[in-house]
Amino acid sequence: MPDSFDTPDAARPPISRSRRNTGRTVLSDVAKLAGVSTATVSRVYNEPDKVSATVRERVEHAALALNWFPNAAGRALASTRSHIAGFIIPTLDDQVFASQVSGMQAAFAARDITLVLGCSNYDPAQAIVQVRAMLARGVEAMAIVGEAHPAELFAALQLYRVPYAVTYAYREGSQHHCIGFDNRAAYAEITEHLIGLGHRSFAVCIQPTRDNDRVQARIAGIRSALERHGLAVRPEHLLEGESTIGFGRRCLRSIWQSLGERPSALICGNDHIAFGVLREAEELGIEIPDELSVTGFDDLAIAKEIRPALTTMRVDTAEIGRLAAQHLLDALDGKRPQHGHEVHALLQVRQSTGPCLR
Amino acid sequence: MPDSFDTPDAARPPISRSRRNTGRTVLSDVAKLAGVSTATVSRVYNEPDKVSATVRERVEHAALALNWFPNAAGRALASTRSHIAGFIIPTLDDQVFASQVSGMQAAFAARDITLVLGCSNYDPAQAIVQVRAMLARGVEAMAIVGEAHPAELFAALQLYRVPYAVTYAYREGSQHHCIGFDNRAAYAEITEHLIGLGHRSFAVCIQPTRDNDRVQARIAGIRSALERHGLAVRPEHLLEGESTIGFGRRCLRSIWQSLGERPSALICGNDHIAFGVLREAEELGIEIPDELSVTGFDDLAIAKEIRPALTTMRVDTAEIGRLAAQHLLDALDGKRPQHGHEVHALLQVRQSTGPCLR
DNA sequence: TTGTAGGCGTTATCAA
DNA sequence: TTGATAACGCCTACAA
Repeated sequence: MPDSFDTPDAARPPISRSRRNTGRTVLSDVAKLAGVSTATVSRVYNEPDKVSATVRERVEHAALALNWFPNAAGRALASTRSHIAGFIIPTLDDQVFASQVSGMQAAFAARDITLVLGCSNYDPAQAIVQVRAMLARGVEAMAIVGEAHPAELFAALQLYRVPYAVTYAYREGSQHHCIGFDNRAAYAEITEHLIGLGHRSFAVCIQPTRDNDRVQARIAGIRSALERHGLAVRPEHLLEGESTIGFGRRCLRSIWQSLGERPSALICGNDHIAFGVLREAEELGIEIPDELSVTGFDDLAIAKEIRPALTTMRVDTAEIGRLAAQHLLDALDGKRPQHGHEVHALLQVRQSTGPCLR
Repeated sequence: MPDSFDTPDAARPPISRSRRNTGRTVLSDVAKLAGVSTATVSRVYNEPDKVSATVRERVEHAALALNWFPNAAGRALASTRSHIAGFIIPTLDDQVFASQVSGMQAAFAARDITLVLGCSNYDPAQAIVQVRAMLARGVEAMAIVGEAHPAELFAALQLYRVPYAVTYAYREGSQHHCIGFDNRAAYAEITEHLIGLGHRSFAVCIQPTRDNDRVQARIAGIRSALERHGLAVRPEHLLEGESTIGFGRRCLRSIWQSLGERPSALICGNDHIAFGVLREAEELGIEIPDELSVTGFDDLAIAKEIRPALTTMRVDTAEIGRLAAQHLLDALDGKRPQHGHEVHALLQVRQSTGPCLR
């Protein structure tokens, strides 16, 4: 500064008034040791090509010697890029979601983005809290399982211009970018499979429909397929409950004990429930599939091992996670926004379903 | 400032040279709208008691009106607290680890700490990379599954004074704070159970021992129990492989086909492997447990449902996650460092084990 | 290719 | 109880 008089600042003693000093090694220490400016050190890690080989080497050497690495908070603040993405799932206690996380995390990690997880426990209110927390963390992109969430949630994402994707569910005409499979079509396919075997009387044991678009779509798929053939599920044969073996057992018992016509086919919301049904059938002496055909969903590893082997559907959930990450990375790269990506659920016909012998 | 002359700063035109301006709502906007200083706004969210009720209300109102919430990066930088904890697990594709994450995440969330996950895929090199990434993120605490990691990994944690805990494995005399169960004792107990049933010839089908202290401890537990009774596992009866149904099947086939004495008891590294063994036994016409006793580990939901029901051990993995989080929170609160916390694996004796009929 | 310096959004120190 | 202001660690527009 060319001014001939001291500025007030310069007039003060060189010891600054209050220095917090965290004691950790920072970028400027590396710059000093390497004999370069802080800008150069930064470039070595962010735009390596713009630095000459010799200088780069000197800096890397200094960083190694001081055991320094860039601080993420400082980086995020200065660059307004957090290198964080978020994923909100109902729970980790279901393999179906855990593997989506797994696939997504790997894909993001390859691009140096940290995936932060939020579990909503199937509660819309918790989902909103999680989204807010992620926005506070400055997530650059978000994924969320399913689309049955408060409008407020998606509004917040749009307000802050965070690209997002809905996973696991895929629906034509959805407002959102979906990466998943068509739950409705999948259950319509299961239903058609059974109808094709001659079944006319159906029961359904499925997860709670509340706040769950996937489950609602599945039931809609069953109903639409039945309708096409002039059929329907009787109210007392549509049971909702937790996705456990125990629920499956209770379902079959109550269906078998109730008065009125017994179904010849039972569609389950997933393999766990179906396992329960098969086990209970064994104890009640119900022949599978001759007396009752049973279907699951997810194709867990044991599905093809149990006796009778379970007819079910397989979805590549890890692939869904990977594709969702890719979709979001493309969005971050400013690429054209595809509407989404549909993967397909594959029917695995095994021993638990057979012709209706009525 | 009481100086009578303009400082150089004030002399400059009011338009600063380069203003980046991210366009987002920031704390100072709230301060302006509420008619208070930035310090006061900060206090409202960090030390609410130090702010009068009226002012607090005005600030909260302004924040709501502007839809503002604190930016995590700025917060982390200024406070040198990231509100982030890290957890490194081998993989999410194993329920045993996923539920630890689940329990830990819930416990941390209650204290407003975000849990960041890292998957090592059972690779020590990846584990180190993950730890470095977490240190860069400024994790305040860390957990990691098992203690078979490069010394360098723990050294880094200590160098940066990050409190950490080892989960899933608990070992007397460990250098680290462990929250888990004693793998060695658990498998010794399984072995004693079988010895008590009269078995003298054992086979073991277990996960790869490489870089895996839990598996190594399990084998050590088996050996020590056998030794106490003057017994041992023959090398050709100790098989290592992936934890899948397929591996279990291959194991039994190869053991049954090989020459020499057949074992009367088969100890598996987990329930998946055991399921495979049971299935293959069914196909080979081997009577369980009369011809062969089989044990698993984990007590998956289906373990008690399959026929014969599987003798196995149950560990509350979600509880391990919760306890580990609590341990780390205590450390952050400066509480006395307990050495760790042992939970116990519980033997579930069912139909797949029985007296040796040789 | 390298350096200078201001700013990213918040908290913490000190003074009022 | 409240306000003014200097950090926190890094990035980046601009100048050299």
